[in-house]
Amino acid sequence: MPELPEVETVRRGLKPKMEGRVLARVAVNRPDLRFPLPEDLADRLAGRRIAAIDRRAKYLLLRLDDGMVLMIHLGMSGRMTIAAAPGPPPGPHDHVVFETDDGWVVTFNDPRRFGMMDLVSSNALGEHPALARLGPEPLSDAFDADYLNARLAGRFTPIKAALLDQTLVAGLGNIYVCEALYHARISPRRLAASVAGARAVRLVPAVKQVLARAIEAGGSSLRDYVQASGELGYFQHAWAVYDREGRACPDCTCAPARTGGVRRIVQSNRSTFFCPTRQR
DNA sequence: CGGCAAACCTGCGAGC
DNA sequence: TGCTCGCAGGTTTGCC
Repeated sequence: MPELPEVETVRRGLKPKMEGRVLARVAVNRPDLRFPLPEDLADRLAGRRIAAIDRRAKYLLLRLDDGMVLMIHLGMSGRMTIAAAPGPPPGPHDHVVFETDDGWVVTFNDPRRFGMMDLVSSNALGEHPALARLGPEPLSDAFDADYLNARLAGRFTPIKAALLDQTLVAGLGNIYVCEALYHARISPRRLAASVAGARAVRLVPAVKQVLARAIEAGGSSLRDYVQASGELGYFQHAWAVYDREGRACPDCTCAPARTGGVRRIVQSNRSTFFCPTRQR
């Protein structure tokens, strides 16, 4: 489920266990993720202290004490789990296992292997192909109505597709785009250019609120930062429209039996959920 | 250039 | 029960 809020929740879960700690050992069980892992990754990480754990869009950034940064993307199915050493025996999709000097085992598990890791120099981080073209963080002040208006102007693609464009705004995925458009009462089919103006003014806070609430929900589910499962970043969340085809949207006063409720359509080969009554 | 479909890989639930 | 099909939260590539 990793979109921006999930990655941020993972970051917050890893932080107290990994930040400031030394990686006592690292095991690479499967080097062929979306891209091949860097050569000798385990050796290059072992003995390094983690100075800080940051996030950019959907990328985790583990800043090391030798000036390198370990970039981690969770892809579609990537997860991080925490357990006390020695930890469980590695399962079939536990591709990389990190162990800290104070006895925590952090496991990167990714069945579909769409995830990636790369090790790059801190001063070249911004030029990394995965990061170089990213748009602003949606929760930053740089993402405002003026910016959005300028970027949507003249674009003849549905607003749904525009918001999934990571060069426009970085970190939104399929779920939160659906949810943000719902809260802003904008049809996902509306052309981006026609969102400029009053709709863009509504859309910016809708995006920020949807993300902020999801992060809050993730944080509250991680009260002690290690759940029974040890799994980070996954939490119960009640979507307004996502995966709710045919059901009443939470704010709709009309009967779903008559309107059909939340509708599912396919845009750019991906499911979009929306309420045709509220979203125009 | 812009926009869309397909590809990458595996697991899961629905339906037969 | 067991099989096949469709679908899944991301990103890149290539085609029109």
